[in-house]
Amino acid sequence: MSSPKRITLNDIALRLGISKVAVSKALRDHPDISPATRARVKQMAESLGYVPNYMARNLSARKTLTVGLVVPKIAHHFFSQAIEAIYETAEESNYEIILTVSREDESRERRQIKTLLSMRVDGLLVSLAQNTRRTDIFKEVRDHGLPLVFFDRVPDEPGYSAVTTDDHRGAYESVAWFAARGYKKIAHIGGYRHTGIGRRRDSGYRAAMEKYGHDIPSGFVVEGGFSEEDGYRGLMKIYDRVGLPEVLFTVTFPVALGAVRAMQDLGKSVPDDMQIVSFGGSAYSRYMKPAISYFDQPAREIGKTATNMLLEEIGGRQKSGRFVELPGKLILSPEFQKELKK
Amino acid sequence: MSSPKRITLNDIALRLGISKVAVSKALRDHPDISPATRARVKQMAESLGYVPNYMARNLSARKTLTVGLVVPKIAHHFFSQAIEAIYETAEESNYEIILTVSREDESRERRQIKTLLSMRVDGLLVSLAQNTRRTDIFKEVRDHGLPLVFFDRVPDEPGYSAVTTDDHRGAYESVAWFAARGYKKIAHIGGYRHTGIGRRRDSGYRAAMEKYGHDIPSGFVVEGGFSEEDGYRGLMKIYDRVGLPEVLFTVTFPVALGAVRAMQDLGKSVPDDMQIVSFGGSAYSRYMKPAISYFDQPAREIGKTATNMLLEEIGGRQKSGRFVELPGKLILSPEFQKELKK
DNA sequence: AACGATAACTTTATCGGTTAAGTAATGAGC
DNA sequence: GCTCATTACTTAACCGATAAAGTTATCGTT
Repeated sequence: MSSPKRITLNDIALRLGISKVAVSKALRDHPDISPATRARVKQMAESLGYVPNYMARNLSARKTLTVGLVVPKIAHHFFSQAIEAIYETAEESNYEIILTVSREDESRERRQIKTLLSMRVDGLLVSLAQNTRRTDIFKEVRDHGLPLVFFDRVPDEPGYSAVTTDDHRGAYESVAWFAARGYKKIAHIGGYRHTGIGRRRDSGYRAAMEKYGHDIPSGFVVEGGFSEEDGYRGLMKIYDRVGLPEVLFTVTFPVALGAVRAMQDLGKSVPDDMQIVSFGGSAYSRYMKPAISYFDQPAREIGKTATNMLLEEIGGRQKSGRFVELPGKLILSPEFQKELKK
Repeated sequence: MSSPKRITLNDIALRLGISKVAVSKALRDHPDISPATRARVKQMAESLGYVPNYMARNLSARKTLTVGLVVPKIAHHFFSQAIEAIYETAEESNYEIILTVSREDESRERRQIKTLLSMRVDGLLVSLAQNTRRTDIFKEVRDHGLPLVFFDRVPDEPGYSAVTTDDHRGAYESVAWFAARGYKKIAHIGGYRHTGIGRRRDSGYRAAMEKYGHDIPSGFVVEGGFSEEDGYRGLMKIYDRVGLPEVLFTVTFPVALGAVRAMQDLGKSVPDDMQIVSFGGSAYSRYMKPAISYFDQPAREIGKTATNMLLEEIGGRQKSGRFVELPGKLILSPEFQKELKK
């Protein structure tokens, strides 16, 4: 409760009989201050346990060395990995991160961005909520000249800096692998079409199907969110309408897990009754029993690249608008591993 | 780059021909201001896109409505869940969270705590790094009267507020279940003895073994960190020294995964050649092929409880020093599920 | 009609720093 | 020996808010 007053520059100054500005400069190794004084100041600061006040410092310095990070979720393989990489990369440049979680909700996302603006972060890293449609707030941010980089869940409009997996190609490769081996009935539980990843992964799927001359009967594609629940409902819907396909391609890993659960409830087996390939997997996939294949997203690389891009823009070394797509890799379930070696 | 000057209270004041203090009060619904003026101010603020400056506000208000959160890792089932719950709980009380990741490193942890102090957070939530031994910095924090609550990885010394799973009991129950069913050779890959969870889970293991009269040959217990690597090395060491036990109890879930990997490299099967029970699991455990049992930690509840405790201490509604142990639940691998029903 | 209370603001001070603009003392150059 | 730089500081001003302490005009009382 009683907050025993913290040490300030002034406390140090008084004790040393010099001005607080001298102390401030000494601590920042400003050339104005003699080595002797500098040493005395630093020693005194240390012994008093001085901790600079971030608010005061940033209020006057007009720079915060802090970037805001907005993600839809944390407990998710892709995001927890990406976030970790972002923290590590920022730390290398002495930047702090302020992370907020939108919980896939557009209005919360907006509020959080306002909060981050009020904290005067030097830049923003954003991965959109699944239901975000309005992008006016990002225009505002951009017009204000505040560096902004999107990752993974990026908006459609061009002009924003963004880093993602090469969604189209990843989806194409995943589906093509099966299509090329004679699987014809390949269904897709996709993401909402108003999201970039939903649309691009869907288009990759369609391109592969077309390439191998497989048609897509109605009922083979369902659209929804990115969660396990969406996967469960999605598979049930497909099953109801057209029965089980030979292969199921899902827009995210949680969606695949939901489908696995649905299969269990239907008393069907994965992979015997149906193969699953998901966009994105987890480190634990290799231990999973209903073995599913997945297109591995370079989560850490995406986080790292996005952060570096942002820092470059903050430093004025690069201008915004770069769109980077990083390659991923198809990881097949154990039963196909041998075949892959060919 | 060019940061187009942000709107301040003064900008609004000038435009309305009133003082900035009046504007400040109007925005905060201070009774001093007439409803009419209040409305005009709010409207003007809205139309100018005014965003209050968090630094300035907190510098004068001496309260930040922000709490600092320090965790050892994010990409980890327990932590990503706990963190998510912490964010949600804090949001309900309009608190912001500033999260830092120590990456299991004591010195980084210290630096981050200093940074959070410099940000003048109203309280701290901490889960210790695995190699943290010095606790002087926490004493300092406490002496400063700053509310502090530990969760999961809590320090040994009494007097701190803390929330954990009931480690001893959880470990006891997990091991006892197997011991009671005739499994005698039960080994343990434990955590460092200088960590609370390492010691308490170990003591639960020993208590169960003693209760059922099984002795613990030397070489049956190895001590290490909490990562997958530690699990891999741990099992290899046990195997080298005493061969495969019937059951392996691991201090964390990642450690169990490492053990599974080691089993694969040894050409052995889980659970045919050896059962595994781990302290802590993941939502995906039920899909895992080498079916492992685990003691489920109430990650979300721990996060929520810790946050609420902290907020109560910040509000002065409770004083520090409460130690809460939440119950968990043993989740058996599918083959044992039936037996559990008995 | 004088008086205290209230409403609705304004002015001044402060939070803890940083930056810009002095100032006194010393030393170099011619 | 006088000028110009440089060194090592100090003082003043400001960042953008909040809190505390005025200041008027209006109004109900007695």
